[in-house]
Amino acid sequence: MLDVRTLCLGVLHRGDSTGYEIKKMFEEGPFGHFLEASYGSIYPALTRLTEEGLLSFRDERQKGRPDKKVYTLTDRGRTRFKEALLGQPAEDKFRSEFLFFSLFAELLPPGHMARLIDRQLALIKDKARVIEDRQAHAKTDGARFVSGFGQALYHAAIEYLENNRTMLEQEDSVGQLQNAQ
Amino acid sequence: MLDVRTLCLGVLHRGDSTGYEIKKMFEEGPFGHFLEASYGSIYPALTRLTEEGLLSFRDERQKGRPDKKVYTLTDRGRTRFKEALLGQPAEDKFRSEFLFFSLFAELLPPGHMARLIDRQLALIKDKARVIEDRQAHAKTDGARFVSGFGQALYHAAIEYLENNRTMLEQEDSVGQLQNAQ
DNA sequence: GCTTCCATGTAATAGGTTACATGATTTG
DNA sequence: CAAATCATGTAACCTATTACATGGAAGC
Repeated sequence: MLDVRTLCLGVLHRGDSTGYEIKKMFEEGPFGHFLEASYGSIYPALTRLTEEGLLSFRDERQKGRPDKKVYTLTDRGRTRFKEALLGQPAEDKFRSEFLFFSLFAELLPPGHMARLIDRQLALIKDKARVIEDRQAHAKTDGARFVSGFGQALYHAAIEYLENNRTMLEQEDSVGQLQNAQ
Repeated sequence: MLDVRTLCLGVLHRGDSTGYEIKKMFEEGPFGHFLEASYGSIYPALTRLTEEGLLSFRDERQKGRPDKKVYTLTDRGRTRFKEALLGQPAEDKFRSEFLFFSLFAELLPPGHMARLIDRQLALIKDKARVIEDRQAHAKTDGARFVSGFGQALYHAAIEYLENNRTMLEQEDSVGQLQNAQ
């Protein structure tokens, strides 16, 4: 339901920004880990929103850096965004190829599943660290709520993986013994 | 990385199935809640996999029900699937418009956020119930691990929402007082 | 010297979703 | 009587990802 254009309106509601910075917000910023958007979708979105009169922009020159276009919400853009917030959010979607692989753990060569779990844990712990940083800087209750939610889920995932990984690893005890040397 | 065709190979690795049943497995079955596929992608995938010699099928007539095509993995299909499992799973993706709305809770009309949270809780509790059923019937360690993981995350989400919802609701105390009557 | 960061943008492609078409039967 | 279930399939559409193009500066 929320397309990239609406997401951009939301980002810009929190303050002026460039296309490049918007992308960063979906990677590590306040929108990180629960939404995504690529440059290939953000830049065209900003252009079209400007054509529709929902955004305006100013060019900013920088020393030693490329020029940037700083976008601002217009009054109409602000109104449009609030209208979008009156609709219902789409259901959450979670896609995990890791869990798919887990279902077929017994088909994998010895030790492979253990490596996948190690990688999975590393990825999640990394995200958990980023989000902890974010929570420290959160300015609004909304931002605190969202990063707190992320933390709660990540910690639950880490705990589960660490406590239950043997369920998937026991089949390849050979590989494990080798690793233990 | 895993396209619908590979997912179908995986489903059929656990036993013969029809396109219709495969879709159900992504809704409530063992693949539910962490992968998705629509009829519009499953049926063409099965056709193409058959053309490639990775699947075969038999027609089954039923009384009072439409005929169905029951697909089976061929040896080559089985091999191909195991090869696919040697690659790396893509990173997990989580998309939540609910969290996006939460970030802008203070822009919503009084009581609206409370309703969104109620709905969110209802949705998650529903999924948690489905998954508990599934765990009871899980035959393999992989299946138990996956449904256990789902349960752990859902319970963490429910707990967090119930314990922290006031962070988002306190702004519209008027709406809350009205609801309390 | 190589890689990464900053910064914007386009074009081709691929992939899947949505909607449509059909129809008998069971359930509410 | 209406709606949901079972069952397969097609076609139009859309959206977004990927890769490409460009280029200076700073860090390793």
